[in-house]
Amino acid sequence: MERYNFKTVEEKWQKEWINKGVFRSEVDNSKEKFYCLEMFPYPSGKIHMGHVRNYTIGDVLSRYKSLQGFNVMHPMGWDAFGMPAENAARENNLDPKEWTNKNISTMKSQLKRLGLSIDWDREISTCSEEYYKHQQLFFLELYDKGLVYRKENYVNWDPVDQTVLANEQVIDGKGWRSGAIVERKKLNQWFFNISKFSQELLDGLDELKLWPNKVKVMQKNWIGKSFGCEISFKVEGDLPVKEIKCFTTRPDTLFGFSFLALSVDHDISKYFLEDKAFKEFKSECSKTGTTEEAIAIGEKIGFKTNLEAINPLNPAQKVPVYFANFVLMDYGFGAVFGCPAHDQRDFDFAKKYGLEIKTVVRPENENDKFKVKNEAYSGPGVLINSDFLNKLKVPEESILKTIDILEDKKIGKKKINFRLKDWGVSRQRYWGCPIPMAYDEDGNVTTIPKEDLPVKLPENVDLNSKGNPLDSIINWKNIMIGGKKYIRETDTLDTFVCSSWYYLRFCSSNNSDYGYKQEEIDYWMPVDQYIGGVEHAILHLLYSRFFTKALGYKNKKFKFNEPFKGLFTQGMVCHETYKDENDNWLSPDEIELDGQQYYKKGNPNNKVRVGPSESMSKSKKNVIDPENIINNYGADAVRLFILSDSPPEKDVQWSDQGMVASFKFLQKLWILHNKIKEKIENNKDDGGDNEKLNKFTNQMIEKITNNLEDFSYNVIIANIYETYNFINKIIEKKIDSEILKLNYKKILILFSPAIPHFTAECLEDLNLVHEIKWPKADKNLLEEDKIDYVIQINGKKRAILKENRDIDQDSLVSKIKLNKLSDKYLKDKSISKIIFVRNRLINLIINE
RNA sequence: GGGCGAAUGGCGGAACUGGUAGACGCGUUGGACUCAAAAUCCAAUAGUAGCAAUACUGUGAGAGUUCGAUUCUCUCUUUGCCCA
Repeated sequence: MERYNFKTVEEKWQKEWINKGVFRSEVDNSKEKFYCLEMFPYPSGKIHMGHVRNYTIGDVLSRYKSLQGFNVMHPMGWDAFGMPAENAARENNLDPKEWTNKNISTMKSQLKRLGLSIDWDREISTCSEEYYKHQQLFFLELYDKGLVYRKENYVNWDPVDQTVLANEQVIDGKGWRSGAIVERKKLNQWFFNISKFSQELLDGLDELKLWPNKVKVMQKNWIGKSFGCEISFKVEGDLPVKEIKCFTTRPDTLFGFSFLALSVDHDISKYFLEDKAFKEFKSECSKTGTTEEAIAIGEKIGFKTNLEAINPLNPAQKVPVYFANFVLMDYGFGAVFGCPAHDQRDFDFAKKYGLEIKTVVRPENENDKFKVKNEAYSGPGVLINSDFLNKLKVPEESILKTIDILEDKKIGKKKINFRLKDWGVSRQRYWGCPIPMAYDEDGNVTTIPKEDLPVKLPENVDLNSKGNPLDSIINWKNIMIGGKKYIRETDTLDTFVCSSWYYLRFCSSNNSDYGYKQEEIDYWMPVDQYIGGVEHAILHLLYSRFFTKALGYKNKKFKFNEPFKGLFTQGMVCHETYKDENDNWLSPDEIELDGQQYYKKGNPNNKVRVGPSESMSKSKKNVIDPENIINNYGADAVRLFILSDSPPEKDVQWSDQGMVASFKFLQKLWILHNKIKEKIENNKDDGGDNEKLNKFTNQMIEKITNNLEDFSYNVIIANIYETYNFINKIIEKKIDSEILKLNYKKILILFSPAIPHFTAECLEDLNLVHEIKWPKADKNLLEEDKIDYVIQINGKKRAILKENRDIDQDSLVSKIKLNKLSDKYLKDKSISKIIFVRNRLINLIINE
C-alpha cells in the first residue's frame, strides 16, 4: 500500500472537476435552486486564513446541497476597487489595475487549490469596465427615481487618506483604515437616499428568520428609530428669529427645561459669522469628533447668545440659548432643549455654565422631595414639579400625554425620527467607479447620456498629484455633451456601492447590456445562504439591503425585497501573539521553544513574551500563511482542521498540533480505506456484524445531516472521527462484503463535503462513482432494540439496565426488583412514586 | 450607562423538546515496537477517597421551580460584542 499522496490526488481531482465542469450552474426551472454566496474577497495579495475558513464553510454547504439534488450556484469574484491598490501602486510606482489583476490571479490559484466547488465561469471583478458600467447605469436609474442627490455637507475628512469617510468608517474618532484623527470639512457630495427606506429596512428585519439575531439587533440600533415630538419654542432677543424647532424623545421633561442648545451649523449661526469669538468657538468645536461617542465623552462647551427661549408649557419661564458642541445638525433639527436633571450631556453642560438643574422625574421608590445630585436620572418613575403633568408615570404615560397636550396647544407634533442618515457615496479617489455626472460652466448638474456609458477610468494616471488624481486629468475631465462644454464629476463611488449589488451580477455575469437578466434573478435570487464576517453586520449588509429596495422601487418586475434570505457570520481565526524583549512583534516562525520558554530564533538570550491570542493580522505578525500549510499538508487536511476545533460562528484558535493531527488522521483514514478495499475484494465472510454496521451508518447519516443543517460543522468532524473509530474496530470482524461496500459508499459521501478530494479518490478506487447522492437514513434502523435504561432512586442515577425497547413500567420495575440493586436500595422500603420516561429512564421515589 | 451573548476537565469543545455531563480532538501519563530516537500502535485521563467494586463532589457564584436542571426563572460575578 502506498502512503496517501495528497499532492497528486488533490491536483488530479481539481483538474477533473474543472474539465468536467461539475460546478457550472445554469437556470433549470425543473430543479430547486440553492444560491450559496460567501463575501467576496478584496484582492490584497494573498489569501489568509480568514478566507480559508469562510470559503471552506461555504464549500461544505454547497457540496452538501448539491448532493441533496439542489441546483447550486456557488460563485466567486473580487471586490477590486479601493484604496490599498492605489496606495500600493503609489508606493511601488505601479498601475493599480496591474497590481489588482496580479493579486487576483495569485489569489484565484490559491483558492483553486483549496478545492472549492466554485463556478468560475461566473467570476466577476468590480474594477472591470464590464462590471462598473452597469453600476453607472444603476446610479443614473436611482438618480431618475429621485434616490440620488447632491448636497453640501459636513463630512468626516481623513487627512491621511485625503478622503471622505462615512460615519461607519470612523472608529473612535479615527479613520478606519488610516487611523488618522478625523476632521470636519464642508464638501459637495453625492448621496443615496437610504433614509427614505428607514422604516422598510427596519420592518424587513422581521422577515429575515434565518439571520442571526445579533446582526438584526445591530441593524435595528443603527437605524435607530425613536419616537418623540417636534416642539416650536418662541424666542425673544436682538435677532430676527421668532422661533426654534427642536426634536425630543422626552417632551415630558419640559418643566425641567433650563437652556436651549443649537448646533454650530444651525441656520441661526449665520448671524454670528462675523463674530470673532464665535469663529473661535466653532473651530474649537470642529476639534471634537462628530461621532456620538466622542460627543458623549468629550467636554461640553457652549457659546451664549442673547436670545431667550420661552417654555411653551410655562410661558413665564425664559431660558438662555447657546450654541453647543454636542448638538449635531443632522439629528432632528440641529437644536435640542436642555433638561439637565434627566440627560447626562445636558447635566454636564448645565454644571459647567451654572444653569438651573430642576428635577422633574423621581424614581418609583423615592418621594416628591427627590433631587438629582451628581448625575442625571434618566430611568423610569413619576413626574414631579411639573404642574399639570404631575403624577404621570414615566415613560409609559408621560410622553404620550405630553405630546397630546402639546398637539392640542399647537406647540408640538408627534414625530418619528431615525438615526440612519443618508449614505454619502463620493470619494476623492482614483481607484473607484467614476460617477456618471457632469457640470456645466455655471456648476449646474447633468447626467452623462446613457449611450455614452461607461465613463471609463482613465489609465496611466499620475497618482502622486495632491488630492484627487482624476481632478488633474484635464483632457478626461473636459467633455462635450450635445455640443456644450461640461466638466466631469471627478469623485468616484464608495466601494461599498460595488459590493451592494454584486450578488445580482453573479446571476448574469455575462449579460452585457444590463446589470442582470430578469429571468435569471427571478430564478436565483434571493441568496439562500450568505456567509461572511460579522464585521460587515452593519455597513455592507445594510447597503446591500438598501440597494435591493432601491432597484425594486417603482419597478414591478423586481420580485424580492431582501437580498439575503439566510445569513451566517463566521468567527475569526486567531493565534497567540509574540513580542521580543524590545517590544517588537514576532511571527510564529521567528521564535523557538526551549523548555518552557520561547526565544527569538538564533538568539537564545532574547526571551519572547507570549501575548493573548488575537485575530490574525499582519501588524501583529501572528499570521499563518495558508499557502505553506496547503503545501505541507494538503487542502483536505486544512479544511478538516479549520472546521474541527470550534463552532464556525465562534473564533477559532490556530493550532499547529491540531493541524498536524488532521493531516495524520487522513493518513490513518487511507490505511483504513485499504483495509476495507482488501476485505471487499476478498469476500470470505458471511457477516456476523452486518446489522450493527447498517445501524451505525444509519445513525451517522442522521447525525451528520442534522449537524450540517445546524452549521455544527465542528461536530461533523467529530462524527467523522467517531465513524473512523467504529469502522476501524468492526473491520476486524465478520462482515459481508456487499454490505460493507454499500455502507462504506454512504460513509464516504457523508465525509465528502469536508474532505472532497480524499473521498473522490476512495470512491473511484472502489469503482463506486455512479449514483452519488446524499444518503437518506432508514428510520427503522435508527432505533436500537435494546436500550440503556437509567435507573434513578430519589432522582439519583444508581444503575443502568439494558432492556428491550418499549418495555412497560411494571415490567421494568420487576426487572429492577430482581437486580442486586434492590437489595442495596429498596430493601425494607416502600416505593411511593414512580416516574417512568419511555425508552429512557425510571425514577423510583422511596421513603427513607 | 443601555442592548445582546457567553462561562462545562490541563486546553478546544459535545450533550435532541429538562432525563446516563464531559462525545470527538489536542495535551499529559503508562505500556508495546526499537540498540536508541522519531513515527506508529495499545491503555488510562473531571476531582476526592479506596487495591477494587463503589461512594461523595462537580457545568462561573448563590437561590428557586421540578421526581430530576449544563438546559427553565431570579440575583450576582467575570467576560465578549454592539450602541452610547
